[in-house]
Amino acid sequence: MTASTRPPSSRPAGQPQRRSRANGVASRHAILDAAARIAGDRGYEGTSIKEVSELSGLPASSIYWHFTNKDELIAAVIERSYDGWIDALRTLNVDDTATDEGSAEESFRAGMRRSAEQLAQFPDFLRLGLMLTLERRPDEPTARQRFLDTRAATLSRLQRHLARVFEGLDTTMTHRLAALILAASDGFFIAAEAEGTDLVAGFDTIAHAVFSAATAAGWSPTNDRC
Amino acid sequence: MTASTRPPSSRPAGQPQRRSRANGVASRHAILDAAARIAGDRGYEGTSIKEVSELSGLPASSIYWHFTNKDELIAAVIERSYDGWIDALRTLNVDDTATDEGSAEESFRAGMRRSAEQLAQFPDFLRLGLMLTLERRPDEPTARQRFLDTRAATLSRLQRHLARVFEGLDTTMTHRLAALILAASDGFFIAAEAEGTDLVAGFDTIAHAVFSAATAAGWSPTNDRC
Amino acid sequence: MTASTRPPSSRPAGQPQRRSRANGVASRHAILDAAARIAGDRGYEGTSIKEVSELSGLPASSIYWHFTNKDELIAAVIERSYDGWIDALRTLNVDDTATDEGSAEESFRAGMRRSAEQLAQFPDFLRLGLMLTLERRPDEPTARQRFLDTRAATLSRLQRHLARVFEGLDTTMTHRLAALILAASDGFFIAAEAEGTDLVAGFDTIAHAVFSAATAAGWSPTNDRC
Amino acid sequence: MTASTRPPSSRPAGQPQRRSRANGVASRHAILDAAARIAGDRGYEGTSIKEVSELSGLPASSIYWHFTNKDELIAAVIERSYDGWIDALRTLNVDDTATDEGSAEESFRAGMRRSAEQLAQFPDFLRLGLMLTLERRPDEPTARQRFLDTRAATLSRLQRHLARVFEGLDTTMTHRLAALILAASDGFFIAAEAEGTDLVAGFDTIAHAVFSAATAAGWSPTNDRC
DNA sequence: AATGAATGAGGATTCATTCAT
DNA sequence: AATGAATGAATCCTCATTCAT
Repeated sequence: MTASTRPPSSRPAGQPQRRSRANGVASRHAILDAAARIAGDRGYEGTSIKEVSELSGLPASSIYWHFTNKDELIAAVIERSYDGWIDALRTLNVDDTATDEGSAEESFRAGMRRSAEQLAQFPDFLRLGLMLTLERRPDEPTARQRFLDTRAATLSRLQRHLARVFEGLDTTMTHRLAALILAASDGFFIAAEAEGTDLVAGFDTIAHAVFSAATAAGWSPTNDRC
Repeated sequence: MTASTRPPSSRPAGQPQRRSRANGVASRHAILDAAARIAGDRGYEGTSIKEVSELSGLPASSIYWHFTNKDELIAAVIERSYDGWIDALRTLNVDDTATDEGSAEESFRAGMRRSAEQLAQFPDFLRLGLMLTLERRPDEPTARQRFLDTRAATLSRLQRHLARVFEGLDTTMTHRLAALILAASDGFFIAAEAEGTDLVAGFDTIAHAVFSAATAAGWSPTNDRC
Repeated sequence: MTASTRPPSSRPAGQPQRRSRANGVASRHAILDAAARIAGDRGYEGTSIKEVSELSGLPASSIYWHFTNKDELIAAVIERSYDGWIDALRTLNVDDTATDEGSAEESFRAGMRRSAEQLAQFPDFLRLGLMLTLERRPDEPTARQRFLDTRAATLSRLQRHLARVFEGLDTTMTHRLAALILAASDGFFIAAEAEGTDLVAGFDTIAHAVFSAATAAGWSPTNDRC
Repeated sequence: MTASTRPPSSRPAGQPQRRSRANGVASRHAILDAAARIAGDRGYEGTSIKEVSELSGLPASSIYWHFTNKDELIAAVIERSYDGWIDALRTLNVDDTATDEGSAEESFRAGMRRSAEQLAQFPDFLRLGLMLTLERRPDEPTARQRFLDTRAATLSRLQRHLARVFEGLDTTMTHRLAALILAASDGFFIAAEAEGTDLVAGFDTIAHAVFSAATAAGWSPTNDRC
């Protein structure tokens, strides 16, 4: 009747199967997985503890053993997702350095394409984050603020990246372009979610526009390594 | 927040303020107003009928006389907001034609600025719409679809507009730029909501980038009327 | 949104179609028809004015113009159904007299068969009546009493009939057999409703058993008119 | 009617009487008791969760911990009642074998009388069951089907019993007589509920009639063990 | 004769959370 | 480390009924 029957967990088979008693880490993991999926689909208010309980296979009261609050549960989801996100970004940047893609513009576009591909693979994080951002709950939940923090971090990363790519361009412009990239990324992500628009195509448009804007603003590709 | 919103209608004050019967239109209006405000702030699941009832001054059961569902109520909100939106756009376009703003780029930027200003004045519509778009409720609510319809309409408007502005540019490019404008608008709107970023500045960046991109793609401003 | 659009009423086409204004009789009829159908299916508590309104095509408030209460509406349903019932019975008895069916037993069985056939044609009346009978609402509704009255009337009819058929048998026995017939009829009706059992077969069993019982109790078929 | 039904469990009396936690079985029992009483009186739609909550002394939300649905609650009521019913029947049959009641007919009548007495003592089960049977809700509730199952079981029991009692009689006839007994029992039960008719007398009539019918159909009491 | 609009009470069910074990 | 049971407040929505027009 309740979620007390453990569902077949998708863990590697090599691990000891006896999670049922006294294995906090695995339980915490299962809860976060479930919460991430549901919250990514339905937002903060749409996420009910009972559903998380059912999907994770743990009773609702166990969720409260691991997290003090629904609020903190969602905040933890954001946090964990962001860590995964950053990891992925790091990998991406490393690859970036490795392969040489000819002209600066082409290299820039390639980077954007890779971002799009990554985004398409972990859509839950951004979807939840944007929902949290848009909501104006009177009791500002922790989760929202946590996401906004990750947002700010992403933006300054981007700014630094652009400063490197468009070396010589004045900072105001690179900042504005960074903001544009972030905004347009969000927008294309939403469009992709809504109408199934191709994310990669969208990101390519962004790259083209940003590059043109930088050029129009006086930048010229003297040195290519970005 | 209580029933005092409605006019007292010259009735003995001691009585329990029985709302002037048989005035469906006004009531419907009041309900939609309330629902628009709340849903604009908190999204679909965050909007409770009781709160709408309190803000509109009508009992919850009366709401169900006017709308069969919470779903249909929110859908009606979207619809009405869109109508207001379109009206505002029309006014905007008329002004557009009237005033001559020098070069094509300046004229384009001016148009974008006006859009931003308008958006800043009616944020509820877009905020609600975006929240609906991001949610993935299993029983796809009417409201969401309604918003997506308005979205599609806006996009084709924009495409036609760009076709006029960048006469001679090939359609694929104008389409991609239209999508970029819409996406970046959404994104800057979200950023403005989240961090208080200046919407007008964002839209100016869009205008600059789009114009540069069009120019880079081969377009040149021979004729100026946009 | 409401039931204000008149559905195609199933009245004979010869009648003037302009029922829409000021034709109380037809409206009353439509309401009773709808109420009979719904109440026959779902019982007293299961019958909602709104549903009756929708099925009849008249707004709920109009129902209250014709009937003071839900209670009285259902009572009126019972009453009207009973009238139809009695009419049908009368026809049945007349036919009974007309055709001569050989032996007393055969004639009796034929009568029972006809009863079964009639019952199978108007099941709503008995179903509703039995539901009302079984319910023990604290505020005994009018409808229930009304049905019990019709019940008593039916029983004494039956007693008189048996007295004629089993002339010479002592009254106690005929009374008990009358009660048996009524009880078994109800029971077979329920079985038929529940499991689709053949009503006619059941009634034939009743006839057989009653006839045997009467015979065993000392009656012998000297005179045949039943 | 309030939370006082449960034992005080030696707790400081000033406190809000927090029910002794973790005693699911007793609570489930209390809920079923309350539901059985109310549903037996008022049928499915007439049974409100709030009333069950009040009578059982548990908050409405607790009922939903034990039963997923109103539907499943009522179904559980049926199930439990049937078990009690069967138990009582078993006891009854054992007594049947023990005492020797002279002639086959007298023995048969005695059995019927005992059934009547038992029925008179647990009227809620049959009353609810019959109400469920008569209702035609569009979403066939579980409870109804559950009752129909018990019905079918009872019928085949009865058939086997009659086959033993009227050994030698052809099966078609014993089946028809079994159906008659069940039907007439239901009918007399209803009559007893409605008008206070004596159930035992009714059942005696059934016994007499069935016995006469069997005899008339060619059966003769050669061996007496029933 | 009829009806659009309104209304308070109550319907079933879910909510986030607690706590004894 | 975990959980069965409980709980009050809130959820959306339907109820029978009323009344001005």
